[in-house]
Amino acid sequence: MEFNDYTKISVANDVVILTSEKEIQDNKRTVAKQGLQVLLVKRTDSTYTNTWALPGGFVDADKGLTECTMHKLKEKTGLSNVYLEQLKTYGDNLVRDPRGRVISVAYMALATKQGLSGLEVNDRTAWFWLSMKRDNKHNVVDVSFYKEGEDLVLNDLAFDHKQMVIDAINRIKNKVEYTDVVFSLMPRYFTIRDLQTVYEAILGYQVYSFRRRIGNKVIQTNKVTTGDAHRPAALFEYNQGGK
Amino acid sequence: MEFNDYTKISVANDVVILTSEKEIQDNKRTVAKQGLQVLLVKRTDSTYTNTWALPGGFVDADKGLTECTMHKLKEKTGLSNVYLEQLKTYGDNLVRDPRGRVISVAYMALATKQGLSGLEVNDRTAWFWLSMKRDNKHNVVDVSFYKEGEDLVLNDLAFDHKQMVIDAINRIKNKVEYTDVVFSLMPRYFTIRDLQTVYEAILGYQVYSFRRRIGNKVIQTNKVTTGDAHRPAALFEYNQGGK
DNA sequence: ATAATAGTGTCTCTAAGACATTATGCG
DNA sequence: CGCATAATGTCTTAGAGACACTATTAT
Repeated sequence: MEFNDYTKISVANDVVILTSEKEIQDNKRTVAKQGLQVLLVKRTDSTYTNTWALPGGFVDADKGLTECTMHKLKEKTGLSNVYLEQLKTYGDNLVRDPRGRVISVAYMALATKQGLSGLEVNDRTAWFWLSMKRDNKHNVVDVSFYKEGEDLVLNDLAFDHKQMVIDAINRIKNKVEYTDVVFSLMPRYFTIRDLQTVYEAILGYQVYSFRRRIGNKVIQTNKVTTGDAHRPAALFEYNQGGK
Repeated sequence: MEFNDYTKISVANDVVILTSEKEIQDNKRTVAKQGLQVLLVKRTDSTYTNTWALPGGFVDADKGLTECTMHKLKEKTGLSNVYLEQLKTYGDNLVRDPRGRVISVAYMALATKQGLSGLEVNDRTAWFWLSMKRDNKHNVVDVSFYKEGEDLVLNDLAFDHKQMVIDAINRIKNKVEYTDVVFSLMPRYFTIRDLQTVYEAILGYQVYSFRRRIGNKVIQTNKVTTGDAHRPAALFEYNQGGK
């Protein structure tokens, strides 16, 4: 085949931005659950108007793929120093975009809430909690999205964006046990329990002797939690390079 | 950004086709080493003319990504029933193709030699042995290509195709221990030693008690090898679903 | 017989699974 | 004080690493 305009295709670029946060409970005697959140935007374009979707858009022909994603990420969340990984390219379905043939290169970004202070959250840009359905091997097969304190539940997103979220979670699930990706989702200081809860939210099952597992990948600081109706927990930091 | 021709980019599609084969040694008392081979084609196009490259080409705007890859694979190798997996999309470098901006969606295919009988090997389409350089974690950092009985050694391929091969091997390396991908590279009947050699060629290090490791993922047949200057080895088959 | 690889057995050591126990602040 | 969670300890079991030993064919 020749190099000409006939071979050109519209290329989009979508980002699954994940973070973790404590879900506030009503009283101090109850566990504050911690889980995963994903950033969604309500579409203003003519297709899938007012439908929630992943942040993204068309790839600029003058920018590299990663560069372009970084750019969108900075524009959307204000942060530039995040964990970014290419997920997969979606292009088997010729009509995944009603406007015509579009393939999309999906990325996954892991962010800490503290780094996201510049992000403006409103009625068109918001964090949604993930509720996941898993198979017997703990792989995510379906996901739904909800907001804290609201009845709204999204069972689907625009385009094939739901599948991208599913693929993203399965990707970090497969990496969480032999890499240090979890820490990209944690704030600077965290308790062992916080870390374990996020870890288990990703894996989809309970782990035993968690402290033993993470070994010296964390360093204890001299800070502790206060205000809880029980023994205070020590705050830890990520120990890069630890085993 | 709007949906128009400005957002269109040339999309290519390259396939890393791997297989395994015994490297013939000169006498029967020597080990017949078994390793990985990759299918390369010598380019006829105006760019990188006469340079060895991965089989591929531009994506047809009327075909799905996987469909398009399958099509090329069938056209090139004659087989349709292979393990196929999307690898990664290459598009950070704006000048990776001298003709202009092209992104490439790379796939990896694993084939058995017996299924490849329809493949016509000549001076422009050939199997090359892989010689790999690894880091201390056994990840492949560089690769070179050579043909049996020839002095020719390729230290690079056209475009960024060498990197695709490196990424492909690291991908199956990460999968070989917890999935059954190895068997996609093996012929119908194989000895434990053959399997172990391929397994180790992928991993980059020696494994102990291999028979114990693969457990009942293999079933012993009543066939044995003959003609070797030592005790004959039992031939096994892949036991799909075994643990 | 002997070279050479096939195939099995076994000993050790580490890591995971599953709990039990002790510690400590808050109401 | 007693509730609730933090943090550590311990017992058991499964598997990995390393290697020794036995089996079987060709020359």
